[in-house]
Amino acid sequence: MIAKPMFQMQTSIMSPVLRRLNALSPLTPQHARRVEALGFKSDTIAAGGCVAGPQDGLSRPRFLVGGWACRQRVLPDGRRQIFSLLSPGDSIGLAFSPRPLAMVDVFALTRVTLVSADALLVDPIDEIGPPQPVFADIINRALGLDEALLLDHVVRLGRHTAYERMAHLLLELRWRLSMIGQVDAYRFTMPLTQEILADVLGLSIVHVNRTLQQLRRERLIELAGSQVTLLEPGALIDIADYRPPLEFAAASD
Amino acid sequence: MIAKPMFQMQTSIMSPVLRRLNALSPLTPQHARRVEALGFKSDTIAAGGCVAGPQDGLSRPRFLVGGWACRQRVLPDGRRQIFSLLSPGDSIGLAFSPRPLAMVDVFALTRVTLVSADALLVDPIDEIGPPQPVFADIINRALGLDEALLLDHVVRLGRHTAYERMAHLLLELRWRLSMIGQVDAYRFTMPLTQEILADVLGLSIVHVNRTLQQLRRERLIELAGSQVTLLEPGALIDIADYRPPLEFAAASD
DNA sequence: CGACTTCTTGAACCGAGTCAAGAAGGGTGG
DNA sequence: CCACCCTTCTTGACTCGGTTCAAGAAGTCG
Repeated sequence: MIAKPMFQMQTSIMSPVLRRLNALSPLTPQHARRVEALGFKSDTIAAGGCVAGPQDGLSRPRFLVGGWACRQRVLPDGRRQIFSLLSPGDSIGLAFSPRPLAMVDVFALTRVTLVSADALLVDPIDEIGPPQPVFADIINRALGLDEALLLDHVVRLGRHTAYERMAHLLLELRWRLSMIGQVDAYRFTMPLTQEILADVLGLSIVHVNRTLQQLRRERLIELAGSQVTLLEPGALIDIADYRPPLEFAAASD
Repeated sequence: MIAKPMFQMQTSIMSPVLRRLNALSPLTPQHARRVEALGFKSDTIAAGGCVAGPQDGLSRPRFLVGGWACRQRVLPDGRRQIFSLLSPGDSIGLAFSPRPLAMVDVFALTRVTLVSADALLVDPIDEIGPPQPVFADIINRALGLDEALLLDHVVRLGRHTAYERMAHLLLELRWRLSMIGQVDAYRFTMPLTQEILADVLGLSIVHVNRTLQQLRRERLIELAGSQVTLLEPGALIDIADYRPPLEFAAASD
């Protein structure tokens, strides 16, 4: 009920993927139809389930079309580090050659809906023109975006304070969600527990809580359930030295 | 004077690259010759110099054949985070499509020698057979390895203590250097200041020093100048929960 | 042999973690 | 629709890993 109506793009299960890919590189109507077709068959996994493991390798490339997941690694003693948060439009296990990032464990943070991306990787002989290179280009851009986010993540973990990390992450999420039309100005839904945020940011749960309290107290953000509002985006950008991944066009909205 | 003599591989400027690529995927003699040929012309950059910046994009793919460098990002207030340490055999700006990791700033930590990798990316029409796919495969493996190291780096920064981080990094370096034959059992040369280690590990210089002191006091490592000896590799592996990047064959030595 | 960088150490400080316990939410079944 | 349970959030008190500041020692290089 929060998502804005999609402009000139009929509301379909594939909307997030379409919007995402389109932002990476404008899709022709034919290619958009090809993506739409992926939505014909979808899968669902409950929160807490395993979406993909190393055994999947690159054999099951998919798009996340609903819900949130994460790429993660768990240490023997239970400590967990999350590599990336995955929201609708993100790819799972998608790559052209064996890539570690495409092969780590993926864990469902909420109930999650997926579609196979297989059809984008095979050259459809029954269609006119060579769509393969177009999708290859888009997929490469998507992989590049994932990598850019990973580099930001390294800086966040290595050289940012807790306060900066949180501001940076919130800005990153708002940027990513704006790509898929799930942001209303600076308000969006973030169905993540503080434990998840802690495992993303390399902090303890308690400290995540205190950091959020501080941002609220200073009227930089507002939190109501899983609704986040960035009240002072400019201030947050200054705090975190945030810059959206270049090379990737600014999202609409 | 420490490096072991190269087996059945004449000592050339390209040895580190040859050994590295060969470890990723065995090279035929023809392909090895093709790599050797890259060494015909080499470049040198002084310590502290800029090896590559974003402006280079992917236009100047190169191999580091001598000295050490790093991929890094510097924050506006001077804090620095190093993404990867680069030792001989590593690639710089090498990728098939725009990739952030191939486009970050590269900084020379010591005097550095480089060769162009251009010739591996173009299909040589004057040679029999298609060598292009072979190098494409090897380069993809090299990129995969870089990515695996980056994922380890994220875990190190996010969820390891200073002690674990240092142990993990030392094991990683010894593994990488063993690939290029620059390790004698568990002794190798690491020409890095403690400031550099701090910027890799997301710690302060002082704490890097204290962590190294502790490892020495406990007789787990020995440090003499830039010579490192891992006295108790097994103990270090336990401490850091270290596992060499899978998919990538164990190095010799 | 200077001059500079790097290393080392101590002391004080502080950001973040740990422990603990209570409050607030959110589902679920009766 | 409420009662219950379990998860998540919140807060205080204390601890501790890691930082900062500072100053002297040891390398290193021209």
